[in-house]
Amino acid sequence: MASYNRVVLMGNLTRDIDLRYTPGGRAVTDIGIAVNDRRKNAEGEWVDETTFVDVTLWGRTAEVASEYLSKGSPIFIEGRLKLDSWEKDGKKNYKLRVIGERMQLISGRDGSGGGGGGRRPAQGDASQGGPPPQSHRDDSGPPPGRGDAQPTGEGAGYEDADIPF
Amino acid sequence: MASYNRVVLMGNLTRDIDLRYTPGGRAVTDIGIAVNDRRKNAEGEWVDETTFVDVTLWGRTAEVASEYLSKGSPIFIEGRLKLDSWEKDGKKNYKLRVIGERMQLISGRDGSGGGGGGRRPAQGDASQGGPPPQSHRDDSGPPPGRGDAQPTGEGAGYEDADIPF
Amino acid sequence: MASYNRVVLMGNLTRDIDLRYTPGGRAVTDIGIAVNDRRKNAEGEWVDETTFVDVTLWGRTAEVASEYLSKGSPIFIEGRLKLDSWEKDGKKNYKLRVIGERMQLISGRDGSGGGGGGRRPAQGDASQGGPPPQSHRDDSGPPPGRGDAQPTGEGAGYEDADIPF
Amino acid sequence: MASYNRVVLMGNLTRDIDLRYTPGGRAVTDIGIAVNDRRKNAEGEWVDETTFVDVTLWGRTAEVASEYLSKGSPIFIEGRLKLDSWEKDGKKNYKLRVIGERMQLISGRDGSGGGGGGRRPAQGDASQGGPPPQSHRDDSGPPPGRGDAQPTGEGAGYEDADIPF
DNA sequence: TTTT
DNA sequence: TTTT
Repeated sequence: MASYNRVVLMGNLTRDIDLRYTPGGRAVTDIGIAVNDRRKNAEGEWVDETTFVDVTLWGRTAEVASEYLSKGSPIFIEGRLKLDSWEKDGKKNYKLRVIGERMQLISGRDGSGGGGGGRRPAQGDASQGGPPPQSHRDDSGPPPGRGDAQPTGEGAGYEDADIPF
Repeated sequence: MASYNRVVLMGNLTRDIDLRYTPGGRAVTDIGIAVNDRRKNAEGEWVDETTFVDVTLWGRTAEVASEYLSKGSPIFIEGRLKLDSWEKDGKKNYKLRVIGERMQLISGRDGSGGGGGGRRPAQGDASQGGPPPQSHRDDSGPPPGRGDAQPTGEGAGYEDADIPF
Repeated sequence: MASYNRVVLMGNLTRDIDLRYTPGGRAVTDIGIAVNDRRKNAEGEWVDETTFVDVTLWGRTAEVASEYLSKGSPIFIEGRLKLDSWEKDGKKNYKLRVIGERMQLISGRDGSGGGGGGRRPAQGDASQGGPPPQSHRDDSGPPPGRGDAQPTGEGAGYEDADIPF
Repeated sequence: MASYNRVVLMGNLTRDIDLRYTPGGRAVTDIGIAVNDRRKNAEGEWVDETTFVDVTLWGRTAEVASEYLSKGSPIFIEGRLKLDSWEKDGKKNYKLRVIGERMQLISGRDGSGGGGGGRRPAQGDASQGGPPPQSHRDDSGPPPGRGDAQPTGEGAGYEDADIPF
């Protein structure tokens, strides 16, 4: 059956980033994002609605986030919903979260990109080796989502210069 | 600060639709959607990942859904994430859900649009009066905040405090 | 038949904003956005790909944009594709553009939100009267079709036949 | 600078699919999609607005489309805007199009998935070898878009079973 | 458990 | 608590 699962969020980090590594050496982190909205309620008054979302980042994306962002930093995420489930006291628990598949750093009000220290380019990728891609995708490994993989595919002696795009 | 909150889902209903009305007469329903995906895991094997999401529909959208859809029906939703919170046993609980702002009916494999009985046009809107719009938005409420289905909208002496979001 | 049409863009203005008004007094502007991407080409080299898109903004959204943005300003847009068509020399012409339905101002590297002069809050709305919404939608028009910025909306004796879309 | 470029479309094919191959053996096709919308105009009347968009599909996605779809078939596409440019009579021409990065087949009203003949599963992928993914991405080669690549990445002896998602 |  |  046809299916699609897409989430796009822009907001601010609710906490500093805690980068971890799997036993296999894969970086991972769960960031908290606050997305602020203002909408009218039943009485026609403007009310603030803030949505707090946990977003999991993997691989290079997680590393870049931890390097450049801190509590308060603006961030842009494209990803998908994921239902996390676990057992506790013999009872099943569920939590909906977001797996971030692409990230964009957005410079903040003061041009610093957030709260913490260190240099903070609006858009940066420190250690990619070669021209940094302008968005960050986790490309270091396996359980990549639906397309986390960097577009590095290459056929053999491929050539399609005749195709004008 | 800049913010954005968008969810787009395509999947199948996990249960029949239970349409309710707020004291103010506004239709509302919580539908369950299963979104199936297939992706590679750490070992490089294809694994199925199904995400179950609760989506709240309001107003005309809720009514159209309950009229045309049933367990198993394919559905397409555009909406936003919303953090539902409540207290229980003196402890705060949180649940992330989706507020559906636009809906598209998608005819199913057999052209029936789902499981249940009754007629089931691929795309229908029974009682709009005039040419039916091809997508369904709840527009019965008050001045929409962002231009879309107000979750809490209702005229005058509206009251829906019993609806926990 | 089910249909959906959604575009989300983040980039920088390619020119200053030229705000116009329809005979009916509705604000409108066509902004140019450059979206930069970096991707691998056939030879596996990183190449820059910039997409230049014309985006039409209406009403309050157009006014806010012209007030706060100028050439170079970063901007975030949610909207839809629209096929513009006109005749010239007896021949039909077509151009795909984007109708912006929501806008987010994003402060730039230096926190100024862009190139031009004037104050430039990261997120501003000067004259809304009451708490400013945090995103800008054109809501000055008539019953919105899908709940958002109507491209052609205007009350009574409205007339904007001079605007070719 | 932060950038993002995303298009999501659902509509019907305006013509049969003409599959071609690059000299390098990479499949490619330009499909036409009609996206129907109904919205209110200045006078508050419902008017139909159809947007015709050309979408380029590459690799496996192109092949699956040509195998299962024909004129009239419903289709769902996620992709990005791309500005095509060329010279003619010493004059530069530009055309905005969409590069399809993901495709979903959607069964049509009669369950056939569209107009043409042949079997037509709601969702099919004939020759993937192994469990077919439920969405189609071009994974055969190079100029893949920003994530066309199938998530096939694999680290060495990777293992992250301790990560609960 | 929260950010601007 | 789950759908195809």
